[in-house]
Order: sequence, then C-alpha cells, then structure tokens
Amino acid sequence: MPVKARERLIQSAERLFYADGIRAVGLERLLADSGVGRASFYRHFSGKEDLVVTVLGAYERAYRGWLAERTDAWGGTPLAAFDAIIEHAETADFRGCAFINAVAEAAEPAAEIRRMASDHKDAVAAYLRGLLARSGYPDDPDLARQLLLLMDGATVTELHERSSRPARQAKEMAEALLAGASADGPAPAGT
Amino acid sequence: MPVKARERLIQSAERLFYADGIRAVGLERLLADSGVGRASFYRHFSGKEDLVVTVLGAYERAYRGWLAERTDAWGGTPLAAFDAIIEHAETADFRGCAFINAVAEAAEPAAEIRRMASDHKDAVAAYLRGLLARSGYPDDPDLARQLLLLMDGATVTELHERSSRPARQAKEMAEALLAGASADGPAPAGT
DNA sequence: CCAAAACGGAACCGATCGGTACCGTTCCAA
DNA sequence: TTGGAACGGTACCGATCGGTTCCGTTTTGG
Repeated sequence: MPVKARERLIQSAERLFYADGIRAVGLERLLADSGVGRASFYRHFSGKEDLVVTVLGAYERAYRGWLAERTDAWGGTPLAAFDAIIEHAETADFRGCAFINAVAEAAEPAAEIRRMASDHKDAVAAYLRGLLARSGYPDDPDLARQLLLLMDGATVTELHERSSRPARQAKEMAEALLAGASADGPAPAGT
Repeated sequence: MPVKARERLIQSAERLFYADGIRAVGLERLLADSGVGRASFYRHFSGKEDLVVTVLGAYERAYRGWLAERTDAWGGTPLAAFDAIIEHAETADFRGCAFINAVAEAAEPAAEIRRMASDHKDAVAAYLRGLLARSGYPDDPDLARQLLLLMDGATVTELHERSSRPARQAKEMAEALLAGASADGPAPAGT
C-alpha cells in the first residue's frame, strides 16, 4: 500500500514548515509538494491550524526519538546529548528547533503552539534528568534545566552563525557545570 | 513639528513586528496603526523588505542603548547584564529577541536578515567583552561568547515559560562561570 | 506670501491566502 | 465482482497580500 494522503501531507509539512517557516508555506505549495488534492486535505484536517498542531506533535515524537538514539550512540551520558546536537548542527538542512521557531513566529496569543512547545521542553528536560540519574549525578531538576538552557542557547546561536561552534561551546560549559555538580554529590562515574 | 511619516512608520513597525512577527503584519495594518498614507510609505521605503531592514537596524541601536543603560543601572558588571535581562523578561510586552525571532521566521535564504542578526550578536558579544575587561576579568573572547549563549538561551526559554526564571537561572550559571574564570586570571573586583 | 514638498486617502492591480464544492477516477474489501 | 470509501484535479469564493497611481490637502521654507 502506497503512503496514504494524510501521511504524505504530514511529511511534506514537517519538511517545508521546518525549512521555510509555518506562515511562509501556503496550502498551494503543500499540496503540490505532497501530491495531495485540495479536497483530500480538508478530509483529513479541519484546516491549516489543525495540520500545524499535528505536525508539531509528530516532530515532538521524532525529535525525542532522535535525541535518545543519537545520545545513546555517543555514550548515553548527559554530555553525549551535546555531541548529538553538535552533529545535528552540522546537517545540511539544520534550521534550529522547530518549537523555538514556531513560538518565535507565532502571533501574540498562539496558546496551543506555546503549550506544545512548553510540553516539549519539559519532556526534554525530563529526559536529561534521566540521563543525569543514570550517570550518577545528584537528582537535581535544576541541573537538567541548566543543561537544557545550554542546548537551547546553542541551537539559536547556530542559526545565526551557521556552524556547530555554539554547540561545542555549550558542551564545554556543560562539562564545567557537571564537574561542579558531581562535587556536591555522588561521583559522575555511575554503577 | 509633529513626528514625520517615516519615523511613525518605523515606530509602528518596530512595535507590531516585535509583538506579532514580521510576516504576520501586513501593510494595511501598518498604515492604519501609523496613520500614514499608502503612497507616503512607498515614498520613504522601496518596499516592506526595506522597512524590515530599517526597523531591525533601529532595534539594534535601541537594544544596545537599552542594555548599556540598564546594565549600568545594575552596577555595570557582567552579572548586571543578567539583571537587565531579568527585568526585561518581566515587562508585559516581552517577546524575546527581535533578531532571534526574525531569523526563526525567515525563509531559507534571508541573507540580509541573517547578516544583521549575526552583526547584532557580535556587537553584544563585544559589549560583554568590554564589561568583562572593566571588571578585571581576563580578556577572553570565548568568555563573552559564553555569557551571550547563556543570555540567548534564557531569552528563548522565557518565551516558552513566560517568566524570568530562565534569566535568573542563567545568571546563576554566569556567576559560576565567572568564578571559575577569575581563578585563571586577575581578580574580578577591578578598580 | 506663495510655490513646492510632504502628506493622507482611496481606487485599483495581479497574486496568493485559507477554505468550499463538485467532478471523475482509483483503489480495496466485502 | 461490485459498491463505497478514498482520492487527485479543478473551478470557485471572499479576503488579504505587497505594490502602483492619482488626487486633493496640509505643511513648510525661501
């Protein structure tokens, strides 16, 4: 069975929204890119807003899966998460964090998008907290938030500089941060 | 002499672009808000793109002036810059960094906007470097970049959380960072 | 004082926006 | 095999996009 219309729409939207921004991508282009008829689009989504929410939800799941996979590949430590974002920044189609971009271009209310972005950041913070625990760091929610702030700071800076330098810099800062944290609790070398 | 049309356009655009995003603000609304005639707009600007560049330039100067003023008010130290962004995050119409938002919503090329954003970040980094020097920290360009990364990370996180918590967290991280830096060079308590 | 510049308002342009309705075809399962 | 769901294509809709042109008024400097 070929890929269904709904799935093609989500895939096209995920790519185009991320590359050019949500507002910049019209339905016309979306339909042409996905090869889906205009009517079919409205059979699957109540409107563009509905598609946007769906796509951000799909991105959320995909990003968390990607982060976990690449972090594991780099050793599964908190610092490995920074190796993951370093290589992410070096991909050709890197355009930062979809949620940061979505909130940045969303108009004042945009309650739904902001809520999804907030949930996404909470989820990543929870994941980082798990990484910290697995590596034997003290269970400090603030520490995970600090790592997340470093990651987000690197992500937005990379968009301006078009390099992975900020991610590498953030990793250095994380190393110092973790070195300090381990002094206040269990040793970083867990198990 | 009342405020000229060009100045009113820039002021309206600065406010509306920052609040709702650049793409979200059409000429119609700009003209209505500024009270400028459609023809007058094109007498002063070659088009919307021209206005966008002009507005970002004005924002750049305004932001640097604001940052210097508030940082001085908080003591003129590198850490005072974080006090400035803390109070910035607590203003009612806070919408993050105009350059970060502009780059986030800009489509793939957007060379001019990205260049302006890059220059802006360089300028802020240079300013932070000056603050570090004035406070007796070792002259390390990387240190200024690290502080900027913390500031930017806080700024984007504040947009999601709608609080100044990230800025306060970033300040704590900056304190630790500076404490470590002063150990490698002159004492932080400069003349 | 008066001419020229600056201005606000409106009519208009083609293009595109998000969204609706109807068409004929393709696909798939009962 | 056949009926119905899913589909792609197209013609529309009103609204708005950025941009151009003209006209009448207001402002201002020589």
